[in-house]
Amino acid sequence: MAVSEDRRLAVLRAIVEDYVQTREPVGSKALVERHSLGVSPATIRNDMAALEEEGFITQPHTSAGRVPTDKGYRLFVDRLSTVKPMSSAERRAIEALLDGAVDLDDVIDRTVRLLAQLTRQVAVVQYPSLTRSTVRHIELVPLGGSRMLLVLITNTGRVEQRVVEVGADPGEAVLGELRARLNAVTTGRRLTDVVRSVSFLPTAFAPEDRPLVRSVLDALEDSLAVEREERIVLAGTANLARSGPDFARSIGPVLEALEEQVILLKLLSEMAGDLSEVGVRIGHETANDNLSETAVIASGYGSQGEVVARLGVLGPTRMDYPMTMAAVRAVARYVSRILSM
Amino acid sequence: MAVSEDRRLAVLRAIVEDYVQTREPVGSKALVERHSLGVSPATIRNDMAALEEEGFITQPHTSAGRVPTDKGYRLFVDRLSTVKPMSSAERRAIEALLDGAVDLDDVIDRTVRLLAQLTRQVAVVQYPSLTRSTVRHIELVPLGGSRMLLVLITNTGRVEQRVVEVGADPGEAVLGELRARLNAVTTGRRLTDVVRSVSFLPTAFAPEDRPLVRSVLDALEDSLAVEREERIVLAGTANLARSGPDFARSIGPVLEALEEQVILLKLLSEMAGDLSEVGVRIGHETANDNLSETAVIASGYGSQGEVVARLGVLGPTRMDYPMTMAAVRAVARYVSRILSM
DNA sequence: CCTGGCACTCCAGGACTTTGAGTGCCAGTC
DNA sequence: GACTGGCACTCAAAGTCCTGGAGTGCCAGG
Repeated sequence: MAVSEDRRLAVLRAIVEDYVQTREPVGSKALVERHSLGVSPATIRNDMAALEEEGFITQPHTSAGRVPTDKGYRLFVDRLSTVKPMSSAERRAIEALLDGAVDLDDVIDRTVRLLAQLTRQVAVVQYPSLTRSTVRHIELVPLGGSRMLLVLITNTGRVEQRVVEVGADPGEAVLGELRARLNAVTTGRRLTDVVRSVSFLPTAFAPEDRPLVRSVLDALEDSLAVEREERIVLAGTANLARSGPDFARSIGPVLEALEEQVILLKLLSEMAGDLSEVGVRIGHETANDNLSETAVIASGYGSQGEVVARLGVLGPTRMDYPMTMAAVRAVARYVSRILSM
Repeated sequence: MAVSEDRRLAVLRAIVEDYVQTREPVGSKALVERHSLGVSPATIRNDMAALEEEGFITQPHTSAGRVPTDKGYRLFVDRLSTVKPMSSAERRAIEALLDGAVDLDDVIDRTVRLLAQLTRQVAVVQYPSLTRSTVRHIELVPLGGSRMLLVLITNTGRVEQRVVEVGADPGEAVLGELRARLNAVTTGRRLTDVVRSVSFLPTAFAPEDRPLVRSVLDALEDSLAVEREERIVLAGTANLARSGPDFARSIGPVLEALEEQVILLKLLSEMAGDLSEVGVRIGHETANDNLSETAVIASGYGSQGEVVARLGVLGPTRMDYPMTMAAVRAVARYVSRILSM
């Protein structure tokens, strides 16, 4: 019983692997020829019938081979696939490419291209969102007159700035103290927590300085609230067209899904929770009709152990999961490492 | 003679219009039925034979209707098409959508979506490049100690900043003078001219202040030299899939071309010279194998009469040129108007 | 210069057949 | 009980053949 159960899983694995490689429904005869299962086609047929009964595989037409269902891929991913480690050449390529980046934009740009190239799929990278990053430094500089400039630098290298209108020219003494206190309570904190951390600040100042402090805090709060619509960057869309004729009619829908950035962002954030934990959504699991033939593989990435955004890959459900998952994980890790420097 | 020449052109125009609408080769009979040319099919056939001889149309197979060639479309665009004015509803839609934008990023983002929606093609918008913009304002603020911040704001709303390391804490007096002089000679100038305009500045200062001035100018020059790789933004790629089955095999190549941003930028800058002058490249004219079935329509846009970047549209050579050209022109004008405010 | 007529071409699409991979099932064997 | 060989059956894909019809080029006559 246990033995035949094991073999059934082996058969499923073999079907997935063959189908991914050949892109054609796989039959019992071809299966025993390509894999050294020690049994005859007839036996395999019984197993296949059982697998079909359980919903892991299906036949396109009555007398064709079997094709994995979404449920079949799911089982494959969860229990049957062994993670393909990246070759050391690949590791070096990743390192070399990403180390050359000069700033955040460049890192993101290189990352998305790299991911598309490694996986030969469509790659998507979410920009580190402001709300999830932490404060690296706040600078406060007088612009002369009654204006000053508030500069906010995040741990991901993003810079936000804002001009603050204050009643009168503040003295350098007060400004220096405010700057010091601001940095003391905010450095290293998540942007979402900053508002709370600074709420008590005015009480530390003399009453006549409080309007100034409040103006600055308002500006700070404002610049955090922008919630810079979370951007995503794509690469490798041309890979869709290389996925073969059977995927051709899915290209349109996928392109549409890719333009709906909001939906894509939602999907990514649902599925990619932890750092370097790779999430997979297969076909209908994406809960998106446009992606019913598509699998999404994603991971969070970040800085200093905090997830600040996600990256991932989209492709036909018939894809090389072990390879793709390994690539996504490796890239997420390298990007995280770079952002943590 | 002149009469028959005129009719031939009318025939070409009719062929283009019919083919764009029906997507099927158009024959002599259908032509006389749909358009009120006052002659018989046989006469049209003679004209068509002449047009084919001259290379404006071609037949897919011996006994099929005629299809315009790239050369045929070219003639149509240059001499036969009357620009379709935008409906006032469309104008209002454009205005309403673009007026809601809050900053440069938002303008670009809305523009590219709008263009894709209006034309039902792939839209591409180039970010205003630094080198073509002009200086709106330069701000110079001490960061305390021996550091200061240089902030450059362009007419397109782009902000560049840089920290400058100067030998010692400069006095506010010198700083103020430098700031005033900098703005006096740079405001309104193209960034490319700035370096030249400020070259004589050090001589206006006392010898002991010149190192400071030079440091600032170096930083300024540096921040201009970045030549921020010229970015482009896309929208409406899903429209490629809606272009019909005859265009299906071109989708892959077009997506590839779209990923080669460098090539795309080169193409755009070659073809879209003047403000609100719409340029058209048809099929092989793009000098790109990936775009041999594709037409590109583009225009420059800018601020205060200066072209700072381009925008445009890509689609099948069989596209509605008058409508598309009108849309591109209208959008380019509105964006220019907004940037000029 | 235009037109009607005519012979010709050849693609598109339908009907039909063949082929072969693949299945399910059953009776027999270890 | 698990596996196997054999066998009849199914059905999509590919090939063949045929016909209809849209379209052409050309020519002789107005």
